[in-house]
Amino acid sequence: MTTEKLPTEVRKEQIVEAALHVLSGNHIKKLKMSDVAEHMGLTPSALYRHFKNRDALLSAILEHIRTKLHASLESVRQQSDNSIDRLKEMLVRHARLISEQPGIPRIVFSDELWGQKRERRLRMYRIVTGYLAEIEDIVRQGQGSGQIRKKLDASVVAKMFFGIVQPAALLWHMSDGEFDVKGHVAEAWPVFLELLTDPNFF
Amino acid sequence: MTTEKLPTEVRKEQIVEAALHVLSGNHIKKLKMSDVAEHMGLTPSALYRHFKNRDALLSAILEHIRTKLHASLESVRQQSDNSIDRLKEMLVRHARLISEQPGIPRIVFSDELWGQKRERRLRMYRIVTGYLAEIEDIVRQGQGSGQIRKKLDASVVAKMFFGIVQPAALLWHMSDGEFDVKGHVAEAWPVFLELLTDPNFF
DNA sequence: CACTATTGTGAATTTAAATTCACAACAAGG
DNA sequence: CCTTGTTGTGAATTTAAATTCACAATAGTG
Repeated sequence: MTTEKLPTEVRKEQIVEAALHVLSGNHIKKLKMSDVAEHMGLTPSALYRHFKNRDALLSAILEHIRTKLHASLESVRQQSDNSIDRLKEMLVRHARLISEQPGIPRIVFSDELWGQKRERRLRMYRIVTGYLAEIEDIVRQGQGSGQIRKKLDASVVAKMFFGIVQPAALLWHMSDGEFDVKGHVAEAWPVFLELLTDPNFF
Repeated sequence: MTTEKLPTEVRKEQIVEAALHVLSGNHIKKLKMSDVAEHMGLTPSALYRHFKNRDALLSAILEHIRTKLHASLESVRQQSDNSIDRLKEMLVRHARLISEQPGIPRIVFSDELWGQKRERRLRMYRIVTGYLAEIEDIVRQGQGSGQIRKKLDASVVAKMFFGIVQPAALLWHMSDGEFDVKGHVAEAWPVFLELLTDPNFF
């Protein structure tokens, strides 16, 4: 096997992506250095050239996720300036993520990855609350434009929005992929919309 | 220390409860046989007199949870026959559970405990879907009595109900107990109620 | 009061990973 | 084309738990 030598900057990113790929595998399991290495055609010890230890890798993964989440929100923002459409698009993306490359949601919802070290746990907390704050922004914007009922607490609505995806992810994991995430989201959206939009609007 | 000898039937239950107690501890961590044993004033090897291995213990814990959840629902059913009140009471209980004895929610939401073995994972899936089915029943009943809008899909509503608690549990874990679960539930309930009740009812 | 099956102990043993280390191969700069 | 710092390897080593086992204590039973 031709395992080239590559500079750390490149490898680091490759390793993080390999880790996400491994986590996307069918079964839920502990992220093993050996699995990550194998997926890249490297030996476990090679990973230690780029990350001090498993912890450092996990931290890098969190950072990667934070970036991706943020980028996804940004992309949705540009795709539309209508807050309802934005929320819907985020839902669709989440559903797709869960069933097509579950590495990221699996990490967000899995304490195995961030649970142990307090520092990492709080890091994850910030990532999620940051995400919720952005959703909240979208909701506020919708309230400003009159599309979303003003009487609803934006912060609560944001968490409930999150609460559409999270149970789906959990059930999907538990059912070994049988639970129909996209179906659930498709059904939940109109109900959620019912909540958001004011029936006395016209 | 006087470590009495007790019959297996008793010990088994004690061990499961000790395990839940250990899991209720401040920090998220892997459930260790040694921690469970220590909490009971026993040695790790003693546990193996009652459970074939850690897996068997985990399975017993799941069974314990299933029973508790079911009992809680039953108790709420008897406490009131009004479906709205029942839902609210379940929410309150969940919030209390999370902040006061997080062992159970921690297990439900933590793949560390049920993730590895497919069998256990599916067992957990059945527990959660069973719970959702009971919530769904309550919602249907409310729709029958005209308290809850008939146009809402009961199955979706049940999952959204679950989606009020789940994000709270996650944030609570991540924040090391800082996130205000009861506060969130208190704020989310009226919003959820807004969704459930028909504004054109009168 | 024995007897015996059961429960508990402490000291190994096993297991599964992470991690380290001495050495090899390579890419880049002089 | 050397020299050197960097990346990769495979073989240990370490670590943290689970698990086993030979032996001890005890509770219930005849």
